Amino acid sequence: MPNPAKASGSSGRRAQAARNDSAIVDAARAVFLDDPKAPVSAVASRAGVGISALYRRYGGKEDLLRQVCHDGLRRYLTEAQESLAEEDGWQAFTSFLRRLVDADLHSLTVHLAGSFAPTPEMAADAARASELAALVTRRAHESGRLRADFAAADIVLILEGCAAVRFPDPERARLLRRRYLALQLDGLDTAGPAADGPELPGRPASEEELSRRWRS
Amino acid sequence: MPNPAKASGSSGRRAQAARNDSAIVDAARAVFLDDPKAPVSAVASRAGVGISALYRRYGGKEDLLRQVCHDGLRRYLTEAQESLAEEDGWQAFTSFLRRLVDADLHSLTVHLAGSFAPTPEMAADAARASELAALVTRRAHESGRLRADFAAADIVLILEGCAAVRFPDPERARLLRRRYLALQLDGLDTAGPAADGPELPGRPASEEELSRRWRS
DNA sequence: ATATCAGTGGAACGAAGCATTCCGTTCCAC
DNA sequence: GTGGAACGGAATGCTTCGTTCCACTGATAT
Repeated sequence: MPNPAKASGSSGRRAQAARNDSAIVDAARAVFLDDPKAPVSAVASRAGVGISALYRRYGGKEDLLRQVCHDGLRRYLTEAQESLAEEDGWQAFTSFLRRLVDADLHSLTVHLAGSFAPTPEMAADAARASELAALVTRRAHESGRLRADFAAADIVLILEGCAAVRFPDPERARLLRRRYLALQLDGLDTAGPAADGPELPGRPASEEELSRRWRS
Repeated sequence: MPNPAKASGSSGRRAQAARNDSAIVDAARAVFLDDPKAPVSAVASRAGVGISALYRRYGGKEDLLRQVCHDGLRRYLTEAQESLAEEDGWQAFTSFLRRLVDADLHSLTVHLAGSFAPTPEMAADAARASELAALVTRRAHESGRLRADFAAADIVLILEGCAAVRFPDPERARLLRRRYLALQLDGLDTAGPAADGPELPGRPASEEELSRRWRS
C-alpha cells in the first residue's frame, strides 16, 4: 500500500500525479474557455501529459466538461457572495459584474452547459446562482442608482456581450472586456454620467488588433 | 437556344432555376447566420433543393460563404450611408448602430470572415466600411453627445455584444438585441439619461427563455 | 412529335477529425 | 528486486462533411 507521507515532496511518481491533477483541470479550463468543442487531445497536450493521464482521471470528455463547468459555477457563487459583502447596493452590483467578467465565468458556465448531463447538485447551484443575481439586482434597485427598467434577466445580456469580446491575448481580452463593461455601466451619452464620471479604462482596440481577427 | 421571353412566367424550368437562385442564398444567409460552420447540406435542405442545385451555382462551400458575406458587407455599406443622411450626428450614430444590429450584419460579415479567401473587392469594401464607421463616429463626436473617450474601434465591441445575444426565435432575438443596444446607448446609472430618457424597449428575457438555452 | 440537354435530387465516396481503447514502458513504493 | 500504478502515444472505429456522380425530368427548339 502506498504511503502518502513519503511522497509529500515535489518529486516522485505520486507528486507528479498530484501535479497532473491540477495541470489537467487548468488546461481544460483554458482550452474549453477558448473553444467549448475543443478535442480532448488539445487539453492533454496543453497540460503537457498524454491522453491516458486524462482518461485515468475522468470517465470521458463529458466528465471533464462537467468538472470544469461546475468549478466555474462554484466560483460564480463565491464571487457573488463576496460582492454582496459591499455596503452599497450599487457598488455590490458593479463589483458583481466586474468579478464575473474578469474571471470569464459566463463562458465557463453557460457556454459549456448543454454539452453534458448536469448533476442534481449542479442544478441546485445554478438555481442558487440565479437567486444571488436577483438579490444583487434588488439591492441595486433599492440603492436608487440602477435604472428602474433594468431587470435581473438583463444581466445575462451584459455577461453574454462581454464574453463575446474575444482576443488571442487573454490579458488584452480582459482589459477590453473591462472597457466594454464600464461603457455599459457609465453610458454613452455625455448628458449622462460620462460627463463627469471616470474615463473608460484601457485603450480602444487598435485597427491592427481588429483586423487580425478577420484571419483566424 | 433557349428563349428567355417565353420563360418569364412563374412556372417553367427557367423560372424554378431563378427561384432557386434566391432560395439558396436566402437559406445560406439564414443557416450560416445561425452557425457559421453549418454543413452545406443544411443550406440545401433549408432551401428545399438538392445538393446539386447548389453546386451548380457555386464552386464549393467557400464560394457560397464568400457570396453571403459579401452581400452582408454591401448591405452594411448602404445602411451606413443611409444613416449618414441624418442631419444630427448623434441621430446618425444611433441609427447606424440600430440598422446594423437589426439586420445582424456583424454576424453576417465578421463572424463569417476567415472561413474563405477574401477577394480584392471585398477587402476594398471592408476598408470602406471602416471609413464609414469612423465618419459616423466623428460626426457623433462633433455633435457633442458622444462621450469623448469613445473611439470608433469601440463600435465593434458593441456590435459583437449585440450579435452574441442569440435566441431560437429570430424575432425575439431582434427585440432583445434592441433592448440591449438601447441599454448601452442610454446607460445604466439613473444619474444619467435613464432618469428622464425613454424606457428600454421590450421585456427582459423570462426565466424560462433563459434556462431553455442551457439545453440546446 | 421527339430529340436534346439544362437543371435537379440524392446516393455514394473519400477525407478528416475525434473520442476512446490498448499496449508497451517507466520507475516509485514496498 | 519486484509488483503495479501511472504514463505516453499509436491504433481503432465511428461520425461528419465536402464533393462527385449518375439517373431522371420536363421545358425547349426544331
